[in-house]
Amino acid sequence: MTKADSPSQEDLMKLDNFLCFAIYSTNHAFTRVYKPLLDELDLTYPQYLVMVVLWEKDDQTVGSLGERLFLESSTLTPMLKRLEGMGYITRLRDRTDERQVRVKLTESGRALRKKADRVPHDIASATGMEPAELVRLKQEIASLRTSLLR
Amino acid sequence: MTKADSPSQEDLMKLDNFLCFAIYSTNHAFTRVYKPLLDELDLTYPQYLVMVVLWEKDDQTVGSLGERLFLESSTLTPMLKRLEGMGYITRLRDRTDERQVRVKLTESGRALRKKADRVPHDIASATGMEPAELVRLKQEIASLRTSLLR
DNA sequence: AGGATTTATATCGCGCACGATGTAATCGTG
DNA sequence: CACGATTACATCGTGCGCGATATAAATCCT
Repeated sequence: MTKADSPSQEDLMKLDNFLCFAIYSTNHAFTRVYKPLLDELDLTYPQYLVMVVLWEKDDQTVGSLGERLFLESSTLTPMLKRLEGMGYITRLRDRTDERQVRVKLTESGRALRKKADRVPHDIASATGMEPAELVRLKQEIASLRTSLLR
Repeated sequence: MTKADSPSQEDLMKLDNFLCFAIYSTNHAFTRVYKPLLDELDLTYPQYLVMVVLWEKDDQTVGSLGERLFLESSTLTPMLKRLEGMGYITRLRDRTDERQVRVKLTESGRALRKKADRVPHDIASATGMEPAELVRLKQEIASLRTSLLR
């Protein structure tokens, strides 16, 4: 394929040319980098993301957490039950709308934030990227996500 | 946070500032875009990636597939058994080294490639990105992966 | 040669992640 | 106000994905 040609069918079918595979495999790579850091908090990577959302804004419904994380209730419900079992959150039906479940941090869940303080910095340094560069890449990928979900 | 400051602890802990979450959620978004396309091939997204690797180079070991896809045998073995069950591949112990399992396309597996021909183009157009831009982003993410795995 | 070590794959248990479906509460419309 | 539709969450079945562990074959080392 020269610069002037459009990519051939051969090229299009090569794994190394797949943007999706770059994303897919880098996602796994992130999970591996997080593992030792999160083991100390007794959290999995998806559980950590839930905690981050709750640290940002406590007392949310399952639905609002799902919207924020792009996850379904079928994924969240069991995860939240595990976090509840670990004592980091509570799950209670909303008094005024019994369909909703309000998820709140416990004292222990709030305390965990301090233990997690160094995680973002450690991850950032594992990327080997400059902060500004990192922000730009993050933004590009987020806007790709928007296109894909359209 | 002004331009001159380094990011505060508050900023570092915000989900929307996580590069990893951009990757994580965009990976899910890709899976959703692929779903209707791959349903017609009776493949899941990870199974499709395995087939792409085999279409590139037939007759590989479980180990070489894992190296290519960054997956462990504990993930691949069950996936390959499913693909074998669907008649797309065969799994046979290597005669000269009985530890290895050689994975080969069946006639039906090779034929599937034609049905998959339009998938890469459809995906590319769902990204809404220009080919050159797409290549650049893919490359940036792949090199991030390399940093993370270091 | 032969026992220790390494390598390649498989198995198991756990936790995500989803689509399909179920259930109960709420809303909306006549 | 009643009843059909919608909403919010939960449940179930399937398929990743991994770490820990198992098993068998190949290799290494004297």
